Amino acid sequence: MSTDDTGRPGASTPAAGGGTVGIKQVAAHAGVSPGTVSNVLNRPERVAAATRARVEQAIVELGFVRNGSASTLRAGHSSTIGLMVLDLANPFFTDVARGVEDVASERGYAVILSSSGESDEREQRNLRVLAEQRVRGVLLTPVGDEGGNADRLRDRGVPVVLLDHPTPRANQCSVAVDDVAGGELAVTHLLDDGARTLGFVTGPPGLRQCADRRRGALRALRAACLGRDVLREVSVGAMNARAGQEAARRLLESGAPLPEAIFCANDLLALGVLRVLLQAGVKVPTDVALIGYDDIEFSAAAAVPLSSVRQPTYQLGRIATELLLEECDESGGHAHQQVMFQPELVVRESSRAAADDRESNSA
Amino acid sequence: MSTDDTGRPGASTPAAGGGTVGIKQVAAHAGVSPGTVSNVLNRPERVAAATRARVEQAIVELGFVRNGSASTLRAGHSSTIGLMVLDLANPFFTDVARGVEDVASERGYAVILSSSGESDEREQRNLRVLAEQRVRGVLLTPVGDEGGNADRLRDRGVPVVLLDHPTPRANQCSVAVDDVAGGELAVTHLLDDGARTLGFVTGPPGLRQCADRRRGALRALRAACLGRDVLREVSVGAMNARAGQEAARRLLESGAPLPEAIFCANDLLALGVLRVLLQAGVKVPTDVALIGYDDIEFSAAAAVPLSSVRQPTYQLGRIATELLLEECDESGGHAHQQVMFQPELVVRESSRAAADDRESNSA
DNA sequence: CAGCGGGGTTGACACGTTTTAATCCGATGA
DNA sequence: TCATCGGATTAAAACGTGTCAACCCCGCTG
Repeated sequence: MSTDDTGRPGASTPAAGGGTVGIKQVAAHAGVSPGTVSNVLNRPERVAAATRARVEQAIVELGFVRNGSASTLRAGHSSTIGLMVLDLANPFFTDVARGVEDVASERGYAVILSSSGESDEREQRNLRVLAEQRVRGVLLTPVGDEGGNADRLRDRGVPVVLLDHPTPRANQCSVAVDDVAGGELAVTHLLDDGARTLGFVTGPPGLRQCADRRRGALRALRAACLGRDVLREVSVGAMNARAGQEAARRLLESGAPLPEAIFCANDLLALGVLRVLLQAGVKVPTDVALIGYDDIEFSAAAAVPLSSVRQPTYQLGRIATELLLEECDESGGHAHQQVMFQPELVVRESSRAAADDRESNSA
Repeated sequence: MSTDDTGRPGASTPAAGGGTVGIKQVAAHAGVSPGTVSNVLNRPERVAAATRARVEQAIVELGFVRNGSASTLRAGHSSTIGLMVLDLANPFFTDVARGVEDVASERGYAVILSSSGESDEREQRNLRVLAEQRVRGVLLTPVGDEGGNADRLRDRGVPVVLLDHPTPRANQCSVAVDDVAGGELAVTHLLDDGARTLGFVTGPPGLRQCADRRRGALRALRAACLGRDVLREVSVGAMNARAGQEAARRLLESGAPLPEAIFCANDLLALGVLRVLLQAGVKVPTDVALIGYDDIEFSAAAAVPLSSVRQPTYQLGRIATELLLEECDESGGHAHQQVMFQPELVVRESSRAAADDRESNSA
């Protein structure tokens, strides 16, 4: 090992096994009081340059690392925020997470990333862990629509910003994308392309994302003077590719003819559907047109490039985090905001009728 | 403030805004001493059933949530482990993370998920945060090969298990997949299919994964009595699809003829390469065969289903976590282990020569 | 009946940091 | 020369929990 010692030869053990090195040890080493060390760490401007230099040197010499627990205990809250998403394996949420991490680390906060797996019970359990950790605030994509878990946290004095979840309530911040508009966009596009019978593949109907996109789809039908009976719905238990495969199998095995176009509540679902359709020899988009939602990176590279509805994913994470930190940092004057983005249609091959030139995007 | 007293009826504010409810308030409410409440929380068997019931009731009535910082401070370590991966947007790592989370939550540990983005500096900064949080242990996929960051942590008494990174050193645990074998598998397959000129698209050469897979590729060449000059290497700065696209563009624009087969260090890279090749009118696998690495879910659904090298991803996370927790929990007797899995070739259309029947997998 | 043992409970201290009020010291102005 | 002032530093008191030795009570044994 590299015996890297300070000035004295062979004397000081550099932060190794022995007694933990805390603020006290640093203070002793630098010949000041613990309070001064604390000041160097937290309000460097209050301590004379010479003293500060001495303390800083002691810190590196001893390899001191501040004890976050003590800090948190004393302050009543940590400099950590929690991020709870529905599904970490969904690129949509990892993109959001990137936005969150970027802003948080710019502002000196750490992020505890957590996933509810679309289970209310896991959401509750993981939120409890966050509460125990005394996180400064929480970004939450709730699985249920009631918001009970969020309320409980807020009652405990933990700021919560709803992520990818709009709210009419004025007493909380939320950042979301208009999923009703998105669903309408998707289905209107399918209808414009000439589809007369439709399928809707969706996850748990309890998920707000699913419910809203469905409402949008229905609204598009109404606008086209079609009954909701032209929409065949298949609901599966999750929103991943495996579930999408199951949905497609169900459609195929039902005996009924396939709809002319299928709207999936999610790109992951759509990818799963696409795969099973192709394996079954169904041509996309000739036999069945297909559109997903989220426009994850892989959609453009799919067997048949997938049409989708794009959301400002990264921005979603950034804005939400900025709102949360604003609510945390500013002592009094914080006005709750409900931010709503608009989604954007991305047409690719999977839903492009033979003679259709007015697609909006091809990059 | 809410004068929240114990037995009086209608007086108790249920954990709302006012004074934080701690172990003391619970004790008062239940008519016991704080020590007993602590015992109920940590060694329930030591407290009489009746008392325990009373305390537990008080806990729910007051909505008590244990203060993790105080707990950690007192105990010297938290019940949290850190997981640091190279890239959260890579499905390979989210799969690993799932394995980690599953084991950790089974054992009552929480996971702080963190990503270095393949940057040594971010790795160091984030590890420091973990150290401040006094995590019980760390699962680390190091970006550099030196292991200096890991050593520093271990010197501070934090157990570290290397994840997706083998080590010859006997003083630490590691869990990995044999990437040299994997690289050899991939390139041998390409050669068997008749390719005589090869391309290798790789990320930063400093990444062990890249270096090892490259070594495997070279070994396969040697075994086939070919010089390393038949291997054209393209190295890009990251291991995602965008970087893959850049690599493909570089290959196309170089003027030189394309290699007959391309091995990508990563499925994400491969998907990027595939996309650009197809856009340029290059037929896969007819003109160029392609194989990736990791066998992420999307590879099977790609425009041309992607051959790949499969790793036991979820298991990787599980085993690593079990080793880490064993090292944390057991006081003395823990024998360090270096676990090495073997990868598996998955042949799909992207590398299937016209008349080739002995593919190993098609599900 | 005294002594004993043991399960159940208590009280008090320690963990490492932040913060507040108090102290110290050198310099400035009268 | 002395009082004053202000910046730099310090001592001490929290924060909420875990632990450990001490203590109490009760039933049992001799």
